Amino acid sequence: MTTPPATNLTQRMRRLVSAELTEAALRLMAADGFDAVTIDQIAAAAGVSRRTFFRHYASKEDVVVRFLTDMGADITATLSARPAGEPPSVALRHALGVPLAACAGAHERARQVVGLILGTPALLARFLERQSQWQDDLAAALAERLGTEDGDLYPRMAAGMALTAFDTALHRWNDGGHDDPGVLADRAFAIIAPALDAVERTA
Amino acid sequence: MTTPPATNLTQRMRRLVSAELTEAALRLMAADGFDAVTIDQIAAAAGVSRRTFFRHYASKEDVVVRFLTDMGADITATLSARPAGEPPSVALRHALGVPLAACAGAHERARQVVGLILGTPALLARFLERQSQWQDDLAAALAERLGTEDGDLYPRMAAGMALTAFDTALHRWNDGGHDDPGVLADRAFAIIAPALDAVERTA
DNA sequence: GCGCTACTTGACACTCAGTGACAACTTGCG
DNA sequence: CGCAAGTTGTCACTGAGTGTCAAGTAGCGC
Repeated sequence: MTTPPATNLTQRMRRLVSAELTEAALRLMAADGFDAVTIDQIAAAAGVSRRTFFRHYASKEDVVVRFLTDMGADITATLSARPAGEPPSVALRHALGVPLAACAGAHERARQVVGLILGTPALLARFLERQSQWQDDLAAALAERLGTEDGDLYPRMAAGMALTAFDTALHRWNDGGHDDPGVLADRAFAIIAPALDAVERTA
Repeated sequence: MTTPPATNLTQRMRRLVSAELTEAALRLMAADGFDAVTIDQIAAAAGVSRRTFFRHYASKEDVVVRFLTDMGADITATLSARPAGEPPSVALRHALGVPLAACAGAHERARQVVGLILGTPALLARFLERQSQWQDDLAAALAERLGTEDGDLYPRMAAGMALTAFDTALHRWNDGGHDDPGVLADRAFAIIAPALDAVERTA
C-alpha cells in the first residue's frame, strides 16, 4: 500500500538509492545521535554525492520522518472505509491502528526510529507537525462521515483526542513499557471514549 | 509575572534589545513572510549585529516562539494553584485560560503572531514542540494533584485533551471566527469534560 | 542497431543559519 | 580610581539547502 510496485528499472534504482540513504542515516544516527551526523556522512555511507541526498529528501529530518506522510494517507483512508454506523471511538481506534500495527510489526526497527524521533527535539517537532496534518485530514473525514455543520468543533476535537491517545501509547511504549502498543492504545482510547461517543452527538 | 522587574541598567538594556529584535522580526515577517526574512535583515532593522541576535535568541524561530516558554511555567503554576477538590476539567480550563487571556488581551498583536505561527510550517513545528513540553509538565502536575500511580495513562491523556481543546479554540479563533477565544475554549472543553471527569476517577 | 528524449547523477558555486574566539567597551562595586 | 563581569562587534568557520551545468544511462521510436 505504501510501496507501489516499481515498473521501470529507473524507478527501482531510485527507490534503492532512497532505501540506502535512509538505512545509512538511521544506522549513523542510532550510533552518534541525530545532530552529530552530517549529510555528507550519510551520503558518503550510501555511496552517493551530497547533492543526490537532497534530490531524494528535502532535509535531514525528512529522511527519518518521510514515511509518516504516506502513513497519514493510510490512516484517513482507513477511517473513511469504516462502516458508517460505527461509533467514532471505534472507527478512530481502527484508523490509528495502522501506524500502531507498523510499530508492532517491525519491532527492532520501529523502536529505534520512535526512540530517535521522541528523543530528538528537531525530529519531535517535525513529527508533531505531521500529526497536525493528520488531525486536519481526520477531522475532514469525520465531518464527512457525520455530516456536521461547519461551525462544529467536534470533528477536530475528536481527531485531536484520538491523536492524544496515539501519542500517549507511543510514549509509554517507547520509554520502559514492554507492553504491546495495541493494548496501550486500547487503554488510552477507553479514556477518551466517553467524550467521543457522547449521547447527544446524533441529536 | 512573565516580566520580572529589571533592577540593573545592564539588564534593562538587554531586555530593550530583545524587545527591539522581536518587534523588528515580527514587523518584517508580517510583511514578507517568515522564510523571506533573513537574520541579517532583522539585526539591521534592530540596529545591532548579526552575532548579537544569536546572543538573545537561539534561532530564527525562537524570536517568535520564545514567549511560549514562560507561558508554559505560568500554565503549570496556575494548575497547581487551583483548589484540590476541583474537577480536572475545571482546573485545566483555568490553566489554559492563561494563554487564552493573553490572546484576548493584546488583540492586534496576538492575532498577528498566532497567524504567523499557524501559517508557517517551521513555526508550527516549534509551537507544537513547546506544547509537548506543556503536556509533560501538566501531566506531572495532574499526577501530583490526583496522586495517581506511575502506570496510569490518565494524567498525560487529560493534559493532551486539554491542549487539544486549546489548539482547536486557537485555530478557530485564527481563521475566520470573530468569536472570543474564551468562549471557543469553553465550547471545546465542554466536549472533553465527559472524559476528564469520568465518575470512576476517584475510585 | 541508431538516435532522440527524459531522467538521474556529480561537481561547482552560492546564500543563509548557527557557533567559536578575540578584542573593545561599559556597568557595577570596592 | 581600578578591577571583575557582562555585552557588543568583527572575523572566521562548519553545515544546511539550492541553482546550474555537463555527463551518463534507461526508454522508446525508427
